[in-house]
Amino acid sequence: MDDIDRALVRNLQEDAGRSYAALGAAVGLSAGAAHERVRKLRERGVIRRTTVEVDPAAVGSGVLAYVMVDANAWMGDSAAAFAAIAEIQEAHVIAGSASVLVKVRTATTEQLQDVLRRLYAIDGVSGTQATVVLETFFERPVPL
Amino acid sequence: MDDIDRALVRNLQEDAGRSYAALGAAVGLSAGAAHERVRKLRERGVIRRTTVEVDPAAVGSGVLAYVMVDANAWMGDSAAAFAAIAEIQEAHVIAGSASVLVKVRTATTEQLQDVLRRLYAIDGVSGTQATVVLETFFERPVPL
DNA sequence: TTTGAAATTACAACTGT
DNA sequence: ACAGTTGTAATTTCAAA
Repeated sequence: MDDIDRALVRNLQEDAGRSYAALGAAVGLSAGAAHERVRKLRERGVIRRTTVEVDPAAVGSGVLAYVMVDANAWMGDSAAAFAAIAEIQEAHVIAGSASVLVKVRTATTEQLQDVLRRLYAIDGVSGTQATVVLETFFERPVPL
Repeated sequence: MDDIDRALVRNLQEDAGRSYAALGAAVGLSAGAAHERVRKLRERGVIRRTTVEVDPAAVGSGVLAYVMVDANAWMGDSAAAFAAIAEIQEAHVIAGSASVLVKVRTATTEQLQDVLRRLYAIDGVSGTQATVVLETFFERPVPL
């Protein structure tokens, strides 16, 4: 994980469709060497996968909210229960007064309400506190 | 934006490196037709770009926190001020008691503290409330 | 949808450190 | 051994019929 690896990852975050030739040129390497480096970054799990970034509003997920989930039991083994709710994009165990923080995307606020209902149905969940996003300034890749 | 488009996007979210032939086979289309559909999805902005997903811990961003930012002024034009802090991965204007919610990734808690210091330096910011993530259950693409 | 040329990737064998 | 370079065959992309 040296400076060249970081530069490669940064380039791929910007546009994973770049050719290895262009990638190599950007970091001062041949196409073959760039290819080999990227292969190893994938192998080591530094690069998990290549995906497409989607406009949420265009696919019917225009409503974004963060929900603090309070619990009266140990939530450490509840990952699957949260994952079963398709509208939940992220779920994290947190320090502090609440127990779990989830990021939810729905088409409407009615659907958001329904997600809250399903959150309450999870074992141990005793409360929720939803924060609706009015405007997203930006969302960008993991910082390097 | 029909079921085939949705299936294409879902496939690309899983692995954007798939060939158009494989992509077409997955949704019952020829390679050329799949190619044309994906081109249009990009053109319409449904697909914003193709990126790589990176393991945050592997690139020195093992600490994740969400910070509620309180403000005593209109924050609607402050996007650039937040974007100038490289460790901020997301920034959203929110409804509720706080004004802005930011997602922060750093290598250490000391660096997290430094980000909070730089947040206070933004015009109008009057307070912060950080929530540190202990464990990430999952992070996945925008739901379809 | 099929076709075919151009580009790209993946995989060599090879070179220097 | 290790990382990089060049060369090449197999794939894939992409525009046109």
